[in-house]
Amino acid sequence: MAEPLHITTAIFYSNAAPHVGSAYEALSADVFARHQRRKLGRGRVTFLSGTDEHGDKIRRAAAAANLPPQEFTDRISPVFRRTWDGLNVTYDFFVRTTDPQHQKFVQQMLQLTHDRGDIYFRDYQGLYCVGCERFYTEKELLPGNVCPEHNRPVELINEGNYFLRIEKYRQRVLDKLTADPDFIRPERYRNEALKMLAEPLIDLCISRPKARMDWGIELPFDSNYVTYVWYDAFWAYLSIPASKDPKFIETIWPHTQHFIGKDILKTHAVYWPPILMAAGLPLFRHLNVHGFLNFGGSRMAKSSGNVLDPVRYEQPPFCPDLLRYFVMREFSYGLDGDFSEDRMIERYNSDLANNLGNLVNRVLTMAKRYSNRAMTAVPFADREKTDESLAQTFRALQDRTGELVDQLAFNRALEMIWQTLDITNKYIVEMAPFSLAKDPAMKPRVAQILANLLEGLRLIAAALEPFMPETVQRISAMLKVDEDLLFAPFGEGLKPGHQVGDPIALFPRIENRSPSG
RNA sequence: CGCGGGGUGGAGCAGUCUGGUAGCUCGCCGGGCUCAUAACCCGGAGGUCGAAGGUUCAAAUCCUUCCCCCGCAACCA
Repeated sequence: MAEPLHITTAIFYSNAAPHVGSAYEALSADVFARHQRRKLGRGRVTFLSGTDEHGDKIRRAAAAANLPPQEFTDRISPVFRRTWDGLNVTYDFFVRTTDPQHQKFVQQMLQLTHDRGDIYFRDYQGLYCVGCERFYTEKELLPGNVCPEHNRPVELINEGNYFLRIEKYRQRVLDKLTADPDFIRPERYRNEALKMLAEPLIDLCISRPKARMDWGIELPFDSNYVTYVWYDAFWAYLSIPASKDPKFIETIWPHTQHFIGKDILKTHAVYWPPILMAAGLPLFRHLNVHGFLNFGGSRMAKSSGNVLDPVRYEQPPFCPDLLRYFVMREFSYGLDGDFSEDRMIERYNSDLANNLGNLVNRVLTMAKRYSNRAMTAVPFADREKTDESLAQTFRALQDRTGELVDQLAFNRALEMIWQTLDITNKYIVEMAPFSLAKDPAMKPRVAQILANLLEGLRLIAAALEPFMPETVQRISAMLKVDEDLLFAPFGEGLKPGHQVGDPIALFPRIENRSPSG
């Protein structure tokens, strides 16, 4: 029996609409999820995304927009959801931290942890700017402890707060990272996490007094406080599924794979495991950490205004599959990369139009012209050496690309698919069915070659499905295969007698446009 | 000494963990084919893999030192 799997994106902070970097995370998780559904079975995979809607920044963003916080996030959160929908991100749960069911769950976890003795109250002393309504560390301030925003001295104030014992669990987290080297991956981030955990931790302040910040979930044991946004948001990874399925925490949660960006490595490697341990819950299975997409050399970030709206790439001349293909093919998971529209168009023309699109088109054109769209031979029935070599390529394709996706090597999986396209193109030139077709005596051989090619297209489409679902649907329609047939193993696919459809250009070339930046 | 990442033909990148004739895409030069979206196929030019030293029969890959660029450091993926 295959194991279950729970996949999550980060719970996106909804003080502004998503950008291409957020979409990159959702897309990598979606490619992974689609592959795992195929491998483990649809019913065994759950995929969760959502929005983090509490906290000071959102309260401020709402105030700036002249809206109550709830109304503000009621506008922002659906934008994330619609964007994911437009990119064909197949989440099963979209959790909002303002959902009453989520809030109730967080309060249960707070109470449970409090009862277990890992939450305590103490005075907290800090440098506070009344103008900013926030605490600063000395490093952030100008000389003389002056607030850089308001250019006036901050105050040293005392404030009672609730703290979670995380230092208590530090060694256990370290032991976990040692015993389970893949727990955080790629390895560079595991190393970074080990460093973070090498020194004693300061216990985590998990409350905010309502007098200062009231946009959050009330502590069940002290109504004068709300909980810290991170404590709140983490639980969104399981609150709703666990509320709906009493066995979720025991049977599915331990198989969770988180997909996050490197900026929140510390919270997920250092805070989240102790939060779970303090509540007596098991840890997740993997923390998968990706790098950033830079744009024009600098980081794409909400705070710098340097953002690209992913919705732009859902529309012509772009399409969702192009964005999906580009970010998965161009970047190595875990490393930073430069996002460039010119580069994306280059990839579109060379990889999608010239290779994939053209190959599908030429094969279907030959099928139409030389065999009246009918397949009349059993694929790879011939013993010819080149056929056997091609068969080997296709036979291994889905397993090999699947293994690479399991390892988060999305770019290498796509590279392998494109190598297969190259091999197929070479096969066509070498076999030259278009020349053989001129000789009636060669008709059986032409039929054999076409059968091989059509079956090959099916297997390529199957391997490509996690990455480019819309394109695969269009190829399937042209090949006239349904979902079961599309994913049939090698040798159990297209059969003699099968009829395919007419070719339709998948990716018309985008011609060089005048430079527009 | 805060932590981390990167430096590979003209451009952009993979490969480094598990050493073994340096690979991909784009661009450039020459040839082929005509089924195909001026596409596809073959051949070619172009790199002392940031620098130096070390280990090894063998180093882009392991070790040491140095140089350059870039992120992160409690709420921007």
